[in-house]
Amino acid sequence: MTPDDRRAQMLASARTVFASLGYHRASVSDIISEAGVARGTFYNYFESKRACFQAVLSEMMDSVSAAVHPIDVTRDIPQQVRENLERLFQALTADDEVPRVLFAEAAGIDEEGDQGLRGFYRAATVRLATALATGQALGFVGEGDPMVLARLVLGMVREPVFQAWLYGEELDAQSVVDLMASVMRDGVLRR
Amino acid sequence: MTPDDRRAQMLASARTVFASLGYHRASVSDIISEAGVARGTFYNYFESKRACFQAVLSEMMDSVSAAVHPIDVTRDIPQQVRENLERLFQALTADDEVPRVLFAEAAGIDEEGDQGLRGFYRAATVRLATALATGQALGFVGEGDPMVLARLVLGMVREPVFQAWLYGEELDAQSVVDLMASVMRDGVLRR
Amino acid sequence: MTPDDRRAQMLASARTVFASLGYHRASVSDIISEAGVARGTFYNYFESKRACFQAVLSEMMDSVSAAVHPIDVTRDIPQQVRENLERLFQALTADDEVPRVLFAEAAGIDEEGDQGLRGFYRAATVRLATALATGQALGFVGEGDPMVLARLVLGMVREPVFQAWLYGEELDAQSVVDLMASVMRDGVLRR
Amino acid sequence: MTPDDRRAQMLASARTVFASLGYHRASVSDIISEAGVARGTFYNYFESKRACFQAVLSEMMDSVSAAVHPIDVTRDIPQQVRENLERLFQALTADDEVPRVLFAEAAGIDEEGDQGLRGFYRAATVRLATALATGQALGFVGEGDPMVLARLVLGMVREPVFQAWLYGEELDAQSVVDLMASVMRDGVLRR
DNA sequence: AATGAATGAGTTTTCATTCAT
DNA sequence: AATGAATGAAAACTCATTCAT
Repeated sequence: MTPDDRRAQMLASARTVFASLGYHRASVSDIISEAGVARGTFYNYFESKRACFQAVLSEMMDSVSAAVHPIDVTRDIPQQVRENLERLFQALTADDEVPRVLFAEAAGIDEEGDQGLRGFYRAATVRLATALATGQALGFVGEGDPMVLARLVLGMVREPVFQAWLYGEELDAQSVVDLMASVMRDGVLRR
Repeated sequence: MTPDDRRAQMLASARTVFASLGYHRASVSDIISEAGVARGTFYNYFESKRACFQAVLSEMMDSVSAAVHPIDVTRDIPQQVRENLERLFQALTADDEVPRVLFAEAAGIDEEGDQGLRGFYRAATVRLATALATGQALGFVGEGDPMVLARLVLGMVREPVFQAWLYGEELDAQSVVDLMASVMRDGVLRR
Repeated sequence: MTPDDRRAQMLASARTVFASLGYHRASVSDIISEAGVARGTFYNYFESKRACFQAVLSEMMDSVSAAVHPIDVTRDIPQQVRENLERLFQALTADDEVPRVLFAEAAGIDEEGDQGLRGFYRAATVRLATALATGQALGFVGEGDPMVLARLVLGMVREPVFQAWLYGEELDAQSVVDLMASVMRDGVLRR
Repeated sequence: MTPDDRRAQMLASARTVFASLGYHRASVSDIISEAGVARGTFYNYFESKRACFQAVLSEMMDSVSAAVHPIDVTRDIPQQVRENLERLFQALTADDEVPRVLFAEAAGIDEEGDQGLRGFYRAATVRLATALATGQALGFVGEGDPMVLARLVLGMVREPVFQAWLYGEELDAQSVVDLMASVMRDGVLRR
């Protein structure tokens, strides 16, 4: 087994363990027994339990970020938004692990970790806000501070994923996306 | 000091400590030294650290729940919705403690705790979904599964509060409520 | 058992263990099982293994320092020097523990510890050097840098104690003091 | 690189590392990274970390022993004693490594190591005692048990070297030798 | 001969909880 | 009711040593 494979294997085990037990209840013993590896080996690949969790987290943040593609303004924009949302829900609900780790464990472990989390949310929010601002300039998007607007939209993505995880439900991404599209197009209230 | 006062005092200390350190980094020592009380006394009032946290959490959930008043359909509905949102943001951002404890620490501590949290979110979601379903019946609210719709709306509330806490920002509840109202009325996109 | 007694008891156990195993081979487990106390109790009384060793060391340094009394120049000086030497050897060889800890374990554990050790040797050397300088002024003591002279004299004390410990010998303090007195009076060489 | 060269190189690296970190804080990792060699290679040349330290120690003891030349009674004896002392201080203070390893780290690591150290001190003491006994027979040296006398003299050598190392001072061998010579000739006290 | 990934026993330290006073 | 000394299970982490390549 090459070091790269070994690292990948251990990362996968760690991911599983952190997702099922959470950061604090997961012990290094759990991870190594899941990976079938000696204690020392763990520390050959990760500086600490903390660093291992960070690696898992980064991997997840990357996969989530990668799900969102830049909008090409020369093509059908609502369609691209829809596809982005679908990929995003896909990435967030491909397994139970991402929501647990990203939404329930990531915050509040330590300052350094919150640092990274802030970076992730900021990047996501800024990216969306930029797209919304562009949309405003082109007349596609209604008025309002694009940063606040971005948070509202992100909230509409996060909450269904979070609650589905909390209740152990399977999320029906399609229907959530449909409804989100409807809300974004027409709002919630009728006159 | 009466037992009730003592308990209230310890609860307040616990709340402060949990909010500033998080559940796992907060120790019983921190709480008792904040309260100026002996170690044994803590266990006279709470069965465990876990139970103490639960008490803090319940208190917070109650105060948040109390912020939302039932809608009186004979009076101006949009106005009442708006007032509910304003009180809700107020309750959530009165201090830094609520968002930290409720949004960053509460989930994932243990199964029993998640139980309680599920109850809270379920109650909130069902309450909102019921209101929305009533609105649909009266023609005020657009189509769509009221439970999903409720989650989207809750997400719009949670995310701004969460991010503001994460970045240590002061949340301008007014402008968020304004924008939320606009989104709920007209959506985000324009034709 | 009062906290003071408990601390004294643990200090005594630690002293025994450190002396028989040395700092590095002694484990906290050894100390607590010697003291018949739970692991946590150890940490109620000492911040760390290191701090515990420091406490043992300080106690020893104090007892050694206390063995040397100031010289009263109005009384028989050689006699007082002799009595100091006798008490010093007494303090250093009352048990095996002092030489082992002080001469074989103390140096080189960490920078902070060396700090303390330097202080001890400096104090001892300066004290002796001051006495020697006074002696020079009064014509009792021959010429030469008193600090260097002090080190030579200290070496004559340390080496017999060290070697006796190394070989597990009982040191005959009387004969060493006699010979030291002779060397100090007349030197080693004859013409 | 021939095996002999390799071994010499690793010994040199080990010496440097042990001297700067001490036996316990020095790790095999430190030594191999200083030597630029793989972990396994270390164990091709030394049976253990302990054995490696022993090798370093032996080398040092040999170089120190070699500094003392036998006295030729047909030539100027005080002059030869003086030269021996000068060479000895030279050997002990050529670098910081010898005093640290020999005087602060060597004792108390384990029984086997103390064995070797005992041998070294015994050899040195016996050698000096023999010379002193010869001197007594020839009337050059005053009365007293030659073994005890030898320890006193050794102490006068060790202490200045030890303290100079402890304080990080440069030792002025010349002045120490001068003063030692004076003490050995005339003692410390005056009448 | 050289390499370096893997090993696991052993260590220190933490901290929620108990209970005699 | 209040105290705080004592407890001990559990956890993270280290590092000398091995051995297949």
